[in-house]
Formats: sequence, structure tokens, C-alpha cells
Amino acid sequence: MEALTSRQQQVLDYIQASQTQHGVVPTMREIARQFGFRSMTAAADHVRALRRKGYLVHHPRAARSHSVIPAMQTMVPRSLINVPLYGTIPAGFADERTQEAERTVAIDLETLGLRPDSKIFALEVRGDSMINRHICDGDIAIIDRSRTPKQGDVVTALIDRESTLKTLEFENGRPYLRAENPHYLNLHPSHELLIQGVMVALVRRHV
Amino acid sequence: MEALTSRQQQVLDYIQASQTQHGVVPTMREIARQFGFRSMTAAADHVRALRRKGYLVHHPRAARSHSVIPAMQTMVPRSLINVPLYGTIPAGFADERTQEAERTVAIDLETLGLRPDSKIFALEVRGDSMINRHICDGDIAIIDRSRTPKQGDVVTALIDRESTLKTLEFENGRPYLRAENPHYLNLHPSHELLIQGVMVALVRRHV
DNA sequence: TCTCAGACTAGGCAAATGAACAGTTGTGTC
DNA sequence: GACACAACTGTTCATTTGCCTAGTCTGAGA
Repeated sequence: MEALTSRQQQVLDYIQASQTQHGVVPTMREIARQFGFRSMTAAADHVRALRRKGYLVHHPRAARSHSVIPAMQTMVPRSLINVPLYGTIPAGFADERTQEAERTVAIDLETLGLRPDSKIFALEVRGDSMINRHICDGDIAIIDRSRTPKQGDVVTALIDRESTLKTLEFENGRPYLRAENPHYLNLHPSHELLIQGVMVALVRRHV
Repeated sequence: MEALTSRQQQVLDYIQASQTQHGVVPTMREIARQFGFRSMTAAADHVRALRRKGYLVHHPRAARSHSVIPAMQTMVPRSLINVPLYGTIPAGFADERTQEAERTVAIDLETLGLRPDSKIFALEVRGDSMINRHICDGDIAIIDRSRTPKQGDVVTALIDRESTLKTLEFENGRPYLRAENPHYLNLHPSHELLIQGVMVALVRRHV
């Protein structure tokens, strides 16, 4: 894609910002006013240059008909979903409980390399039981419920009506949960092990 | 939200479809033509009803200025941006170099608690020099260039034509870069310290 | 020095467009 | 029957808006 001059970039940015903020593409006169042009031809020149270079398409003679073609958007169609973010997962959570989530996180499936049909939710990490796997208190774990857990996976499981993050291990064919911190004990379930999902990604806010 | 008549629903669907397919909202005359109305007032009446019932907003007298309000969008306004993801940041990178990024990452500004005017890019972490701060090889660091680095911040700085992630520290008022791994040496810059940005978040793909 | 493209000023035309007014028709409701 | 309202027709008007012509200025190359 042909490079833009700094002024052309400014105009493109303004059109794009106006489109997302007001939902409407600016007219030539609005562009001219925004940049202090006393003539609309200046704006028209820039828009023409942006069209020529392939950053804009438009329907001739139609009002406000410019469409920005963000390079990224056209090249990589992004699949974005909002997933619920739980502080702690209550016992027996199910799909219908989605509205109980306090917050949501926008997840880009492609960036994280996930399949579109994955069943995703997010869980805020409590404590430092997984610190040796570099999962810290306050981190947001992205959990896939549709994935079948394998040995060594970080999984979230229901223990004493609270869900905790642990590493799934096997001993003599029997699964148990290993904490990645020597101060924590491993959990050998007496009955059935209730795994809620496999951690597939992690997001950390750095203050 | 007030219910729509079937005809109003059809008009709303057409406006919405036109917006996503052509990127442009139809005019009154285009709506009329689509439905075979011989008068634009019919279209105008429907659009007016949709406005009254809260399904559309518009800027009076502005052409093609109707915006559909999908229930979801109005409830959760998300500010999502695509940021360039660099493997390594070449020396002297600047705004114009954006197109050199191999990939992009979709970032939800709200989830990460970032200001909308932040200048963000992403950097793939190489090596384990920050392992004691739980930043691993392969992690994606989200860097804000507009933030002023403070003591203790994880920053990316230009060392020997390669950018590395380090902790910013001060000794006798002079800044230096500390590695969070005892096997790595701290960097005391001889001349000027070139800090490219402050790490504000981290994303990790967990296989 | 000449040329060319980018970035503008100035003014104007014609098409595109929203909106208003005055009606008509059908459906349901009190 | 009176009334309200959705769903239209037909027409006109005032703006809004894209786009055109003509020309200036400036800096980078050839």
C-alpha cells in the first residue's frame, strides 16, 4: 500500500475517528472546517489522494459515502467476542449465568489462536498458587470450556465450592491437581474431579 | 424498547444491511426505491417512527446520517483498536514505520484501563531476562509510548540496535536498566538512555 | 533552472438530499 | 360513528454536498 504524507494521514485519521465516534463520515466541508481550510478543495484533494492510494472507497456524487479501508481490517478479518469475566466461579455455573459476570473482556480469537466455536470465559486469578508458572495474582485467565484437558494443562476446577487454577497431572492413571508453588499442597480428589475448563491465554494489566 | 411494526422492522433491517454491506446508510429516496414506494415521505415516515422508538439516531439535515443502534452496542460501548505487533523493534522506529509490523493484535482499551489517546504497540518478548517478574519468552507485551516512564516500570529501550524489555531503576539520580533475572547483567547506559515506551499490559498464549 | 506534486485559496454549479405540506386508504378501538 | 394511527401518494423547497475550474506557494528532484 502506497505510503501517505503526514497530512493525508491526519485526514484519514479524522475520517476514521469521525466514523467511529459519530457514526457518520464527514463531508468535504466538515473536513475543511476541522483542519481550518478556507476552501473545500483542499479537503477534496486529500480525499482524492486517499482514494487514489487505496485507503478510501466511495460512491461518486453520493453524500458522506466514503468508507475507510483500514489495512488491517481488510487483510485480516477479525473475530472478536466479548466474554464474561468472573471474580470467582460459583458452583454449578452454566451458560445462563452469563449475566452474573461483573465485567466482560473483549477477546480477539485470532490473536489467541482459538477456534471460533470455543466456549470462552475469563477468570480473575486469586493468590499466587501458580506463581512458578508465572501466573500472578490479579491476572486474567482466559478459559476454554470446550477443550478437553490434557496432562500438564493449566485447568480451572471446582474445589470446595470455589474454582481454582491448577496444573492437571496424572499418577497411576488417576488425575490430580498440582499447585505451581511449593507452599501449596497438591489436591488428590477423593471422588470425581470436576474440571471446568482449560486455560488458553492470559492477560495481565500492568498498573 | 418499543416494539416495531413488521414494515418498520423491514426498513430497519434494510438500513442495517446497507450499512454493513456498502458501508453507507441509504437516503430516503434509496429506501423508497428499495421498497417500491413512489413517494419518499413513506420512507421518511418509517425512519421517523424508528427514531421516535429509539432504534435510530441522526443528525438533522445531514445527508445519510442515520445510525442504527444495536441493543448490544449501546449497552457496552467498547473501544477496540488494532495495534502493530513487532518481533523486534528496529532502531529508530517511528510512526511511519507502522506498515512494517508483521501482525496485529486487537486490544480492548477498556479492559486494560488505557486512555483512548494512548500510543500503543505490541512487542513479542524474546528470552527470559524478565522471568522473575513473570514475563516469559513468547509473551506479547503491550507498550504505551505516550506514558512517561517511572521508577520500577517495565520499559522497552533501545540497546545495540535491538529493543529489550527491562525494569527502569535509578541510582544516584541516574537511570539504569535492571534485568529481572540474576543471570543477566544490568545495563548502565554510557550516554543517553533511549526509552521507547512503558509496558502497560501483557498477553500470553497458552498453547 | 525547469518541472512536478503536494497543499492550499476562491468562487460557483448542479446534483443529491432531508423535510415539510396536503391528502388518501385501511385497520382497529372506544 | 368518531378517533387514532400506520402506511402510503404527489409535490415543492431549502439545504447540503460533491466536484469543477483557475490560480498561488513551496520544496524536492532532474
